[in-house]
Amino acid sequence: MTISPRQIARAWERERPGTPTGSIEIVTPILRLAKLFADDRARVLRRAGIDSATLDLLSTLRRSGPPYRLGTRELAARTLVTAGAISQRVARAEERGLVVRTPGDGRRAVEVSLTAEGHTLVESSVDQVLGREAALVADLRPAEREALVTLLDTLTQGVRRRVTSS
Amino acid sequence: MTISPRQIARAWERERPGTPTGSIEIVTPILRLAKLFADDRARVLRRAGIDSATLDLLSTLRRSGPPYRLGTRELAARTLVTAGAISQRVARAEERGLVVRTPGDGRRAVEVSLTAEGHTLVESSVDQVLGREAALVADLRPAEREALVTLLDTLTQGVRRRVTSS
DNA sequence: CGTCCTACGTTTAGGGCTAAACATACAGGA
DNA sequence: TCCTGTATGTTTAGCCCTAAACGTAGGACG
Repeated sequence: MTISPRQIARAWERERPGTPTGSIEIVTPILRLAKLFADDRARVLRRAGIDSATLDLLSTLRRSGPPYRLGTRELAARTLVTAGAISQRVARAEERGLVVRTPGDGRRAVEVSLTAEGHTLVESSVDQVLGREAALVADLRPAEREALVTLLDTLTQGVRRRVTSS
Repeated sequence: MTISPRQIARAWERERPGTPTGSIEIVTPILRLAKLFADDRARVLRRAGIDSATLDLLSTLRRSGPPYRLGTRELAARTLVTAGAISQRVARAEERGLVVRTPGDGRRAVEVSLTAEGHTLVESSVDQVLGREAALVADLRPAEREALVTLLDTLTQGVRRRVTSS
């Protein structure tokens, strides 16, 4: 039913000879896989009473270790979203009692801390997400998995360098 | 500055021994690469006067070959978004004169066709996007690239099977 | 025929994100 | 001391998407 990246490249070559199709077989499957993972994660989390954006915030705080507190710039850098998005995520999470905003020490910083309630919610949802995703990638054999990790790492480094330098 | 997927996995193991971290080094880089590609594509397209969603629609029609016309279900299947999203994409594109909706033959079908204006816009933007993305993945050597394509394909098949069967 | 019922496209409500406009705190120089 | 520039967090406007509610058009069947 779905058209494969290779078929997409062939279709462009047929319809517009000369189209630079070289990247399609790399970029398209990555975009599609990301959507499959994201949609599936959203489904799992809906049952757990949380959404991906909030879990991303709480996980980052939880993973940072005691005292489970980070500044907003640090949060933005670690979650790859803009400062405005962090501001909104924190506002929503604070509304639900999952985090609290406290004035930090330096300059005009604001620090975000995990509450007991937020801590409980992370604990109960992280394993569900990671367990499910482990099942989704389960039929990659160890050697394949290792090779894929290495290649994705190489690609990420190259893309990041070229993106940020423009 | 940014934390690597491996560091994320290690942090979970340190903070919560027993957390199933096996999938992190696969899923996280895929989500991040997708975001890097999507954001970069959005920047390129903004200058070209179009957005990713509209280009996705127009490209699908363009690639399908003459008469550059497809039904809405077909469009939904090929672009991996919901029927509601297609309806909105088509409405926006029609407003701009890039496509037209025409009553189809069977049942109650609606067919979407590329206009001359839409055709022109695709032609001028596709090469910019694909050219840019070819540059982004350029430092993958041929052997690496081939291996990555194969692994992504294997992974996609597995994930798709497990996602749709639930 | 008339009545379900199913398939299908559209509309609506709500959520998330980005970019840009704002507001403000602090630092350093004149 | 005052002023200006810069860094930082928040708010707003505008997109896009999904899920679910809607409104129908055609069949299937009694």
